[in-house]
Amino acid sequence: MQEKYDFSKIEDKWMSRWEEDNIYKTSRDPEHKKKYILVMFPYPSGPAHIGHVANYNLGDVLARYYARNGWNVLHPMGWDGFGLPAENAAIRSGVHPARYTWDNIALLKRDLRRLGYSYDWDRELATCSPDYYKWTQWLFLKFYENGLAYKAEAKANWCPSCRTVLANEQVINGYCERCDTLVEKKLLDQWFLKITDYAERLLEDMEKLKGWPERVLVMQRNWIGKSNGCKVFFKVKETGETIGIFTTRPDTLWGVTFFLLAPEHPLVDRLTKGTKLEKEVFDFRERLKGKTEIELTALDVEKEGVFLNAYAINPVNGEEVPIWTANFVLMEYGTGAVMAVPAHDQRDFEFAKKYSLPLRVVIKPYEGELDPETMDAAYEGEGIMINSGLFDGLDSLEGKESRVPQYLEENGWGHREVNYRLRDWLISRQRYWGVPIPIVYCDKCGIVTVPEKDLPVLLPEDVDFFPEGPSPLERSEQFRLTACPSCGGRAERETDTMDTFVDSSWYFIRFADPRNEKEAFNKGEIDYWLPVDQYIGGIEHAILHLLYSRFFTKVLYDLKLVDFDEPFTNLLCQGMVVMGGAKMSKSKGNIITPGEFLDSYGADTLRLFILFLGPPEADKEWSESGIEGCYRFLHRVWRLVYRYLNILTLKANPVTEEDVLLKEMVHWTHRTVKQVTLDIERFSFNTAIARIMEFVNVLGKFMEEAPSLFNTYEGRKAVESMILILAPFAPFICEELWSEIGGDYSVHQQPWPTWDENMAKAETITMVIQVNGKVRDRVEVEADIKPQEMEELALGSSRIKQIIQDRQIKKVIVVPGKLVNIVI
RNA sequence: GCGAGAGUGGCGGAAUUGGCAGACGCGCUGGACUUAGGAUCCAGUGGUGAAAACCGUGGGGGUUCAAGUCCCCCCUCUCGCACCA
Repeated sequence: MQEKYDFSKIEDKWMSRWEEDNIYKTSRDPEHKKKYILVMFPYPSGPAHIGHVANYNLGDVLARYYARNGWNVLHPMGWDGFGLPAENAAIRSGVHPARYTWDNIALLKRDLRRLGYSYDWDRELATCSPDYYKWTQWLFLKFYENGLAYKAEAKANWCPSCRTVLANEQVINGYCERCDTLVEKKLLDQWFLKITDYAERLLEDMEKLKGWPERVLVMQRNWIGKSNGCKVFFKVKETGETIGIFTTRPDTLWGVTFFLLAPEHPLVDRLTKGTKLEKEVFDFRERLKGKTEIELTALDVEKEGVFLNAYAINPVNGEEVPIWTANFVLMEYGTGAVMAVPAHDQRDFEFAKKYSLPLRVVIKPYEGELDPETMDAAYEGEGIMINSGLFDGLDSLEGKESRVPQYLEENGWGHREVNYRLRDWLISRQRYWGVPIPIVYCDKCGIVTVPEKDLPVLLPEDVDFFPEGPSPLERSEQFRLTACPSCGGRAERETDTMDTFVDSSWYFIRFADPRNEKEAFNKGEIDYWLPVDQYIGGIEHAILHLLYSRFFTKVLYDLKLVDFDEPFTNLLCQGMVVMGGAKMSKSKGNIITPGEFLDSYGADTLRLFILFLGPPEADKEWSESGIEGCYRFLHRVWRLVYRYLNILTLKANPVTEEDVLLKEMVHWTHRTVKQVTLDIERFSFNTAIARIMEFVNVLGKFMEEAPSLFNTYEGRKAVESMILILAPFAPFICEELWSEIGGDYSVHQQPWPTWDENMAKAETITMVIQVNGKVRDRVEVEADIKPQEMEELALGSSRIKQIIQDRQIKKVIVVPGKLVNIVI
């Protein structure tokens, strides 16, 4: 064995050996329990960055650990290949998005291979390859056939400079992420997926997600935004029409003193057209138009509005209240119209104050009185209903939840309703580098789906990437013009592509059967492998990807294509690697890539170091200063095994089983195996590594003091165990050391070591003696010492006697195996 | 404003259930070996103090024999949502 640890030689050697032998290949084995470990696949934007390493380390340690514990592990890797950056690169530098993407995939894959991750590369997939997106299109058709995909006009985020619709996440504070242009709202014909049909189930089924972090569930719950309330119909005095509002506080209906419409509400036009108010309303709207999304929705924006010279009739008391239009009423939520109860709603209160509109108190707090003249804020709490006709004296909670809704229903004035904030998912993108939507428009037949046999609708290679004008697909006649699949006549293809989140909403299923050319996935394969047992990824996907994937899974479940209705049983959201507290970004130029560290320290050191930075869920401040420590540790490990092999060649003194040091070494071995195992189980990888470091330090001391210890079966076990438990963290060096000590190839296929609970327990413990809760003495005692003896020992200690002297002992508390506290 | 999480040495972080605060690592100090050290090894390293001892987990109260951990109040930071009727 070489004396010095030469990581580059070792890592090169085993990387190719493992790949030749395909040791991480997995296949379905119904006799065998499975674990599906998945880390969110990356968008290939270039070489790996340190965040990738932090992420994929976690999955790799778990995959290796479970495989060693007898599980049949699926641990795949692929590429989220479609997306804007590739197309932007094409516009900027003329490189074709396909070329850009595949080049980046190669760079990223090279890094992941060097890091030694245990992927079954035979399952590699890329969402931008036709054999994948063919099935994305097929799924779109399934959605369409089942009424879950539809086309509608909608206001979308439109960047006038990029001439494309942007996803919400591509709009930063109202400006285009790419060119910093103010994003407009533009009415466009768009494709939607009907996620709102699943709002209730997406919400309810969160109960099943016991293995998800609470904060992700909270974010999803917020996003879905369910409100229970009532729809109430008001009559417009001037036109006689009925207009519904949504409220969560029907118990405050008697406190309505005015009525509000969103500025773009169509009724605003009908009420003001041709009147002298028309100009005022027009100006009002124009003023709002010039503002960004942020300026419009910030909480501190002053409320303003225009009185429309019209009245709404409150059904419960027949009162006529003025109708206003107001900047804070949203057209998108509810009906775009609201009743205003200034005494019990802070927004209405502020509006009323500004325009001197009346307040009427209808909820009397349980304690105290409300005076409309002196109130400086709305009272939004519960209380006793007053000024509310036959409901006077009723508890507002009861009024809100049962009595008033019932009353409205009986009189036909309204009914209970549930509202969600969740909107349907707009998936159209006027972009080239995405999945073509498999739809054809025929003058005669209308919207026609591309038949399954004609899938995939291929992206044409030869297109123009001018940054202006229609999208490349729209410009490509060769793509656009086609024959109607139904009548054979002239027709045009849909030229929008799908949001890339569609691609990633089902990739975890495809991994179970990635080479299937006949179907999206084989039922037998997915029945065995899915759902994903442990999903790992960044918190930034808490809503988007994770909600979309849940939605897709539920749709597939309803279509009887899969038997599970939640895709990810357990979720681990790892923190970001940050610099100066902020996310690393290309624009700041502070992206750390593993490349340089791989060159100077090797993959094992880097893997170890990043795991050692802290717990997975916490954000980690990047600093290189500790990496030397991990590098030194691996050198120590190497030297330990080197010395071990040398000891074996010496004629050593015999060691007897009674040898205290031998016993201690055995104890350390079992104890370390136990601690490391439990730490991995609870994802506490930093402490697992710390335990192994400690163990290596202890073994080094033993080797110094009593080398002959290692010429025993127990000595062998100690060294073996160390290598076996370090292997998931530092796979290369462990494979090398394992082979040096004559272990069977591969160390990564060796069973995980077990421990004996008795051996893991210490033989002796340090008993702490406290006086009045302060540590005054420590005694080394047998671990199984009786409480009685502990007490005697404590009281007998000369140091303790000195402290107590002749003072009265009030109480003695004995915590078995730990401490004695003497109260005086 | 609402919701979630966090605050521990010079630094990253330990401390399954209330039971020795600071494991492990970085950094630092001293020493050994060296032509040399950015290699390696040994010792030390929360603060004050000569020592005994005292003080120490954001701040203030409390419960308890015993509190980083439990309860109450407050402060700071991070993240998410944010005029959703």
